[in-house]
Amino acid sequence: MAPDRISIGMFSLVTHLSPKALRLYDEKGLLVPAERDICTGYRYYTYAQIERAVRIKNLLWLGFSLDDAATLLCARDQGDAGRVRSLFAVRLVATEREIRRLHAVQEVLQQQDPLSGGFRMSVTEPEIKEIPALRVISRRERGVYQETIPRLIGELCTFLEAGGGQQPAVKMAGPVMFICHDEEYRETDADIEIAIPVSGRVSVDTAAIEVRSLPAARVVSVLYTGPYPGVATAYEKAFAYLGSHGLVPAGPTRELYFNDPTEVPETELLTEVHVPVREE
Amino acid sequence: MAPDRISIGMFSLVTHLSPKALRLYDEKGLLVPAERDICTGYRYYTYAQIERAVRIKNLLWLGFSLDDAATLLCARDQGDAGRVRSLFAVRLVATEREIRRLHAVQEVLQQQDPLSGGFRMSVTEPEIKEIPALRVISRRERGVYQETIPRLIGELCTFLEAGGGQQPAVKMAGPVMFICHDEEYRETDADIEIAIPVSGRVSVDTAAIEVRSLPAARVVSVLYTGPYPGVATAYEKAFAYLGSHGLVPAGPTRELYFNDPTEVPETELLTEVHVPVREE
DNA sequence: GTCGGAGTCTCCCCCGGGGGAGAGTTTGAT
DNA sequence: ATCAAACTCTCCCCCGGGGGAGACTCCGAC
Repeated sequence: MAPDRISIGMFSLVTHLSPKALRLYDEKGLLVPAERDICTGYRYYTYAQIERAVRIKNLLWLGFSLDDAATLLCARDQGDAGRVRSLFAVRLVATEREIRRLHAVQEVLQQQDPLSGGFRMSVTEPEIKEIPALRVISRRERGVYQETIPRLIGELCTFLEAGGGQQPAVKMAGPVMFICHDEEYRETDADIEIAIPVSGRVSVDTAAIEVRSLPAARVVSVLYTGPYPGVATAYEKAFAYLGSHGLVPAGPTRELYFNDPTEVPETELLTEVHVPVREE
Repeated sequence: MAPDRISIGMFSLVTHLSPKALRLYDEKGLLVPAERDICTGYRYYTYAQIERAVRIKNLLWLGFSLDDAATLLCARDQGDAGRVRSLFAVRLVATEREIRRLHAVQEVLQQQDPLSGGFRMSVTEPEIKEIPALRVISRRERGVYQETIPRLIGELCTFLEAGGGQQPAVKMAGPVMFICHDEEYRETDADIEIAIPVSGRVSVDTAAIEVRSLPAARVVSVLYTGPYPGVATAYEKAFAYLGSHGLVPAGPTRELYFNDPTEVPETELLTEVHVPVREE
């Protein structure tokens, strides 16, 4: 073996990265072979490149994308520990969320009722409710459900607790509500509003937080108990009810959260789904 | 709203499946709209289809592929609980493995040494060793590392413990060895041999288990302590040593496992990597 | 009836590679 | 020197959708 002229197969053997992956990293500029035979196109690596390859492999194992890996390696070379740390922090949060999700998945997979095909869930029968107008503070933002909703709730609660030094303090007058302004379901960039009913005088300094009145509405309401992803069954019930009673949807749907996922096991989470309706 | 003629947007709103996903499921035959306007191509669903949609969503959330979801729904309709149960069992095992992996990832992400760029790992300096010929029992199979290696080890250990009723009993004469017969690293269909050195008379009835002699070899050896994915750094050291000492690889690499991952925390796992060499 | 905005259609690129085809290269053995 | 085996190359399809373009269609308001 000529020293420092490692074919892709050998390099693959050493780094435990497949030739396929190595070609991809080359194309992306993430790990470009030290030498390229122009007429045959063969790639040749050097021993010195092994370190970078191993680093890349580790970063991917940690769940970073190729782009992030490139950014991290670059930041590392410049000794930019802050950037590295922030990307690590983001990844850590995502990893922890995924672990939580997988634990829920595990629980469902373990229960021995395979033909039920999914969740242990309980849903009440739909009923018509007249919801009065509510004064709320709200934040509205576009984002991903799983991340945006808890964050906005946190921000509003912080605002309420801080109280803005107001006398008398603003008080929560109802459960946290999530209002889904999209006409269709979207994974990303969803139009999310979180609102908390309040009583008392409120003055707001931040433009991000709005004080407004939710209009009164007639809704079909379904109460759901169980892990959040199963809430779709509540929508199913509600819309089935619409169809069989000659009703049509009239406005954005809402979800009311009656307890705190950090305090209650998720099998006992209680959610109420509201679908505003009118008669046709 | 004409009853039971739901446009894709409405259906998306109810089921929390994106229109994009719904079109894909249509194309795959997983969830075909009840009606299709031939001239405009518009899809129309019925309320009765909501249940299937929710089931699909749940199955995907559990981590099943679209194909598996189709199989499961079909099996469910036929009341084939056995098939459902077996697929659930497979998924459960995969989920548990992924949870374990993510815990390891979490641990690495938490440690505050971002510039080290990955693992806490310790690797000894490479050294030349003369490995004598060894009598081993072995199994060789193609498969995925993470699944095949533990399984083959289990099978060989079971065989040894059972002892085949032999007098005197066969005894392990060394650590479990993994021999990598591929010239390149492959995710799937890797050519994996697991061998355990033995002493004593051995007779084998299964064709799957072979008794043979590993040839003597001169190897570069590196000892590695830490979680298994970091073992690549040991290879890195070993091959770097090759390069700087004018040696060339001569045969399949081996890994020797000195302890049991079910007994020892993975940060303390001890692995020895052997790269057979000859002089050039 | 008609017009505009919202809904829907299809088609193409992206992630991070694995699998495989078909063609060209390198290398070791004779 | 020759020949075959093994290696490498590029190109295309696959997963499970998200994002977006460009064109068509539907529906409500006037």
